[in-house]
Amino acid sequence: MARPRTFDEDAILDRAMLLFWRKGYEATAMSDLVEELGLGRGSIYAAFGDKHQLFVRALARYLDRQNTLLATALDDEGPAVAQLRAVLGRLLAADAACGNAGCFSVNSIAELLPHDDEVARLVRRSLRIAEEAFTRQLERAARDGELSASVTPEDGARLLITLVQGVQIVSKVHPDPARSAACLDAAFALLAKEPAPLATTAP
Amino acid sequence: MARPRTFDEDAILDRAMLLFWRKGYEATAMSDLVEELGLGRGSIYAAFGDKHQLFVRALARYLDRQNTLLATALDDEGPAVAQLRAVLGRLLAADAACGNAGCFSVNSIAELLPHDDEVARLVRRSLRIAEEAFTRQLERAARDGELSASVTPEDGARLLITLVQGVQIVSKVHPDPARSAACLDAAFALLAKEPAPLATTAP
DNA sequence: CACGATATTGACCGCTCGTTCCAGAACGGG
DNA sequence: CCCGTTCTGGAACGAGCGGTCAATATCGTG
Repeated sequence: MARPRTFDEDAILDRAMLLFWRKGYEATAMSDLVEELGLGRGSIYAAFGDKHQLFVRALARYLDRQNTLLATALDDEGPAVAQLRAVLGRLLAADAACGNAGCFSVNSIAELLPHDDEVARLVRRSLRIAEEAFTRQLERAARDGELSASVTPEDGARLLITLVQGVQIVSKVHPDPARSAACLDAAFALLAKEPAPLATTAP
Repeated sequence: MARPRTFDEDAILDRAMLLFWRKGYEATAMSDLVEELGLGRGSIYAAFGDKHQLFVRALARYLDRQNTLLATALDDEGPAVAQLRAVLGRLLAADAACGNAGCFSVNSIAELLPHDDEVARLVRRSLRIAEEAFTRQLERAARDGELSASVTPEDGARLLITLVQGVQIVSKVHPDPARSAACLDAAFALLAKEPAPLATTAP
């Protein structure tokens, strides 16, 4: 071969991700990327094709990271509901790190769907994976008697995922971590089976 | 005076709203607006100032309409929780009318916040009004014994509002009205006080 | 060490953007 | 009825867009 790359493709993708995350797809100009990535225009186009492909790869990287967080933090031991609550807190904390920009996935859905099929496939897959993980966790919670009988594990999973998307929106309007946390706490208070007065143990 | 306007400003705002709603702010070009509104560029700029002011006025009109829907549909009589559930269904149905474009407010928050202060003020006000209306409704529900004791009316209101924002996001990924309805149903199932076995009436 | 191959850069391209401006059209008042 | 005023439509503008390309630099290889 010949002259090798002088940049790390993944590191470049991370920086592009941050830019698209903060500004959105349309509002991010190639000149912004050139400046932020420290590469010439030609290098960017040679490595990633065009602006849209670069965006898709950056988004895919973000989604992968999110899914990895969920997959590694949810295991088969310990209190299922509490574990789920903790993982959602970590997810919100990770997204809050990017200065009130919300969630890259939510932003992309709102801006580009339903017109962008590639982004649609990406986020659909990611949502499905998260939903399956949440459902498994809530099934375990149900077996352990931690889940309210008012909802099935699948409905609970979809409810939580939907709520998190909503929290990401509201947190852009009210960037107060306590508010987001309180909202999750309220949901979990309802979702958890209250230690109701059992008829069998009643006097 | 002299030559009068040949167009209805509100009707123009409605059409501009639909365009911004479907395509987003940045992706909507003035040429799109000229074509869709049927006005010359000069007329648009004379009447509304510039693209951003036109967007803000269209968004304000949308938010006013949403708040009016909430205000008129929630009154002081009838089953409070069921009324709230019905109103959210109507809200989702109204937004679904615009062909999978989701909610104009949610889209605008995701695309333009936290950078656009004017839009931020607008949606902050709208969210506050909705939150107050929901809180009042849930306070009535609590008085009538319809609300789960696990949450305060205010927490419940914030939970519902946040959830609706999330539903609007998820519905862009999965444009299935049944899915959105099921998510709301699950939330209301948890929110409503289950007719628990009361200790005082137990054998 | 020299050559082929690839990476890098930034000037450059055509196009579209948001905005301005002006010549003509259409009204109300005197 | 005509004049002053406002509205209208579209041509025109500079800026900035996404994307290209040829010259140059830098490597692995024979």
